[in-house]
Amino acid sequence: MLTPHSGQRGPADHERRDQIIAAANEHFRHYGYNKTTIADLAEAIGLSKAYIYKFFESKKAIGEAICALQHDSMRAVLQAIVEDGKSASDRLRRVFIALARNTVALFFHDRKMHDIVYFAMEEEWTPAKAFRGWLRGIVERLIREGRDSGEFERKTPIDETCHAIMLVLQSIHHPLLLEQHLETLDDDAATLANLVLRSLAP
Amino acid sequence: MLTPHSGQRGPADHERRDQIIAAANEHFRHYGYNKTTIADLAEAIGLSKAYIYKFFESKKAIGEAICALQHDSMRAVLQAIVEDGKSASDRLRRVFIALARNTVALFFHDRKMHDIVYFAMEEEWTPAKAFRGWLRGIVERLIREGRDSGEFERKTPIDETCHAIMLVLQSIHHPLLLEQHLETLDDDAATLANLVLRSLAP
DNA sequence: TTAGTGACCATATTGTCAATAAGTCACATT
DNA sequence: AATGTGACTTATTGACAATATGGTCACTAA
Repeated sequence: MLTPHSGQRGPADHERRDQIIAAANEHFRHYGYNKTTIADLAEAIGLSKAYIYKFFESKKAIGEAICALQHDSMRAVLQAIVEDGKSASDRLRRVFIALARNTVALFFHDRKMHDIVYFAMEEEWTPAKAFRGWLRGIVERLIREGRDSGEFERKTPIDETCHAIMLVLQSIHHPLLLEQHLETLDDDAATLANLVLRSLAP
Repeated sequence: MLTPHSGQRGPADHERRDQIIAAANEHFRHYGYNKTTIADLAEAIGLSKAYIYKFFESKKAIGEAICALQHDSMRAVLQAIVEDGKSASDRLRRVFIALARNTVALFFHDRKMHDIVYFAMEEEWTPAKAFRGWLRGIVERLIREGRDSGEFERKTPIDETCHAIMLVLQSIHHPLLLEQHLETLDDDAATLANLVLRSLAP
């Protein structure tokens, strides 16, 4: 058994998990993924190192959880944009900008998150993959809505359109590419959004 | 003086340069940039290490020369495409494909060139910058010709259009991004070309 | 005067090994 | 039975010595 069954006393499993994640989130942000040790996390929650492994099978798994957390907040931002009832074009454009800003923030502001974001991409961590899948869903939804409302053209197969947009989004979202033009990313995102929107015109 | 003046006897300066470049080209392809030492090159052309520095100020300079060579062959390919008299759309699409194939070739076929290509991008080597500048010129030319012939729309400022296309091209051309989807790059290039062409429709 | 070099220096790279951290497990405590 | 741990093995890291490499210069030979 990886996780202990919850007994009479003591916090439930998920609470322990949450404790660990909270500690990890703090430590990773403060010291970075590499500089944070499992022992640090154990000490932070006042339990032994070994016990951490009852809830997470590896340090990587904790990293993935934090990575997922990161993506969750991004999802919330994008979800809000997608559901605000504006036109599909407008929402798509703002998805571009939001994605760019989020990535910039991760690199500039939260410098210590750099290594975890990097890892996530390089090693194809599942949350990153999942986020891409989710993002594709969002894009597809916007495209469909835009087509339904007559904003967008309908000839191109929807899969191709989505795939193309995801490729373009990658150049905004991808941390590797990003380091090279952080300063202009906001503008670039807008420029790319314009290009995509023109390509969607009926 | 960096380069010796040509005297009565012995090969002229530019021949020595060419010798060095030829040796470097061979060695870099065979062993990679990192594994090739200046001493190796010196031995290959039967001269001393110190003498190399009469023609190139640093190893980096030799790397840049090879990088430039690389770009020259790419330029030739693209130039041929641009001047073949077909429609602007067709040529632009083929520029996308050619760029993708070239980058794939560099990574897959000529595996040892990996590090030099990587360096060129990471450290902003001048030939790479120059190539981007040149490429932008090519793109601008195609856009202008397409606009003149009525193939492309004319409302968007030409600078914005070019910039956007360059950003999209980056995701095909950039080695960092590339490693992750080498297998599908050919298709992706076509998909992106279609998107860009739709965005250019009048 | 010019083609060319050996010997030299400073720095980057690599190898080594002890210290630290990840990850496991039998067992103690409640 | 459930919560929890100390002590252990294996994988990574860090610091430092040894080596290799990039780069310079005074100098020789024709």
